[in-house]
Amino acid sequence: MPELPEVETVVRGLRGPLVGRTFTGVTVRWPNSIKTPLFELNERLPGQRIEAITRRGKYLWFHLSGGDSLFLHLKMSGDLLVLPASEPDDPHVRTIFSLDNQHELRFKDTRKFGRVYLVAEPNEVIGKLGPEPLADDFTPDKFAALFERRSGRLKPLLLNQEFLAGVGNIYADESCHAAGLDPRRTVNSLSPVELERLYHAIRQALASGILHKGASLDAVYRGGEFQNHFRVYDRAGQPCLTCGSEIQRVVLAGRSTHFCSNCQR
DNA sequence: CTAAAATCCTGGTGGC
DNA sequence: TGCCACCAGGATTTTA
Repeated sequence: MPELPEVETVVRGLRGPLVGRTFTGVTVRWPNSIKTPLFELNERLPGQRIEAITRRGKYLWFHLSGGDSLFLHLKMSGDLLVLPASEPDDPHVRTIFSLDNQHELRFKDTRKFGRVYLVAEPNEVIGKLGPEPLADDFTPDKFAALFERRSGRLKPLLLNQEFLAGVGNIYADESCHAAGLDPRRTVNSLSPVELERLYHAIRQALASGILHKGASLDAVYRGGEFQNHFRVYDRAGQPCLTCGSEIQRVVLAGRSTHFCSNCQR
């Protein structure tokens, strides 16, 4: 479940080996993952140099010398590896990007949900995303303003990428716990004080995730160890680390949701 | 308009 | 032990 901290960790790991390299070709093994016409990808990508790699929400964003943008979304099980072209193949590699130094960027994705986009206009992919929660200019006031004219329950709203970019199931649950808010709360019932608590909880949870190099689940993210710091996520039936009450699990908007009914109101 | 459900996928899990 | 139905998960699409 790569969310903002996991994607940020991947981006930071790729800059060293990839910035300055030039793509020389693409091999597509699972065409459903490519959201750009294949002929266009094959025609436009080779020859473009990687000038920078950034992140927007849960998307990796490769800024290319020809002015195009290559976006990768890891979805559930995606991972990116930079290896010598001579390294043995892996059956879960769905797309191979060849580089100008006898290496390859391999998009490995067991569950085939990951997606690849090559576009001239970035907003075609990321245009509808909400604000970056860790941006310097993302203030408590701007966060509170996001809730104007919103309705529904808190948890599904936090997962909505058009509301706020990058928060997924793990960090939504952890943020609600840290803020002392029941994820089932109706959002228009949240007070200014509660919104401010939530703002700090989200920023803190994401920053902590990045500090621990993300969470490793499904054996995908090597090195990350934020999973050892979960206080509610995936802990149904276990005692709350704050008060000892049993962590509850419910399904909200089709997503498993974990919380402490004592600490979170 | 909102909300819920179906869709895409596969490896791991739980039941028997 | 072996088999298999079932499930999670992000984002989009469809249905209500």
